[in-house]
Amino acid sequence: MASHIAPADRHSHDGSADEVAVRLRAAGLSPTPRRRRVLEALAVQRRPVGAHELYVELTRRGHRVGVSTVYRTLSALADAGLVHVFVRDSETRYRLCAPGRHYHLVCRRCGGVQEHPAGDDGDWLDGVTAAGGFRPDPHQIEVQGVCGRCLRCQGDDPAD
Amino acid sequence: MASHIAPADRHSHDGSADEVAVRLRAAGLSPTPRRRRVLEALAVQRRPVGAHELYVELTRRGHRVGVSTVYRTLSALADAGLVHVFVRDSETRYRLCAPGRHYHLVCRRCGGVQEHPAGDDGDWLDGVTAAGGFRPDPHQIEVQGVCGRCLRCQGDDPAD
DNA sequence: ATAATTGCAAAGCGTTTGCACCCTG
DNA sequence: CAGGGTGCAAACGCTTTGCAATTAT
Repeated sequence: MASHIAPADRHSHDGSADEVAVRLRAAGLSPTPRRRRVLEALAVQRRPVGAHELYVELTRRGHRVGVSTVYRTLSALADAGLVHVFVRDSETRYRLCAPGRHYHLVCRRCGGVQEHPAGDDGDWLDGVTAAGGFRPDPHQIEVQGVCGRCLRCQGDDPAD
Repeated sequence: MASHIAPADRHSHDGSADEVAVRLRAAGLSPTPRRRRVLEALAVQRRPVGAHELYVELTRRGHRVGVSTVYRTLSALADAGLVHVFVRDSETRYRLCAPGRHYHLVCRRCGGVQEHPAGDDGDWLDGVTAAGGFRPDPHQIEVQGVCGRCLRCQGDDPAD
């Protein structure tokens, strides 16, 4: 009830106070107010967001946070593997990651990301990587292309 | 015989004079000497290389090329889809791409890239992407992880 | 009191760009 | 002579970092 986030949580990784603290600790960070806000602001985003973008958003909401704190927090979260990193237009963007092996369908038009669990056809990946002894990271599979929405409407509405 | 490249071509996309010119034209660039050298220097690389890195390499070989030309040429090639773009350590790196749909197994340790043709199990991708109407780009599938070589020897030998 | 956190502003770094010169057609 | 190609150096934008003030333990 104390958090300002998630108008309507649709992800398992919403922004409940506990959850946020737990995640921060998992990244080796003590759950300070600023860091909580950074993570909370990230949690409600459905698309990968840049550090500066997030900083602006927080400022706009009246939260006093420095840019460096945002950068540092996101970096730590990324290093801990708690958020996935995307690069778009020479800007590093972050997105809260669901656990477990899954693919990312990245739309190069709108920048949106769809998560696709790799459960049913996990064998495929094993087959691909078995050959050279390559060991894939669970969350690091990216398929780039154009999402259905962008294919239908040419507009660059960054809704999803 | 006029080219200085490819000590022992192991790729289909080597650096034969014709091939280079054709590729440049395909990118909408007239095959000037500098551009040829850039593309030739790229062709012999097995790992994604940065623009500046390539510039240094060319200079070292005694070729007079400006940084901007290298950047501009690589950009054009990337825009034309003739080279694949990777980002590593906040540096844009380029790699000559084989035609046809294939995956890239990217080693986060050494930065090496393995191409894996997607012929045999192409159905997998169709299944994954059919759901939301997502249309994947043929060359833009990346699986990150650690390659067999790096798993065996912990050393960061950037050989492949 | 000691250690961690934070903000500001400056520095860093890869990349892009304006512009004058050059070469080719 | 016209038009693209090229190099240089300055400008840019994102990110990192040094350092002093602030806060928590």
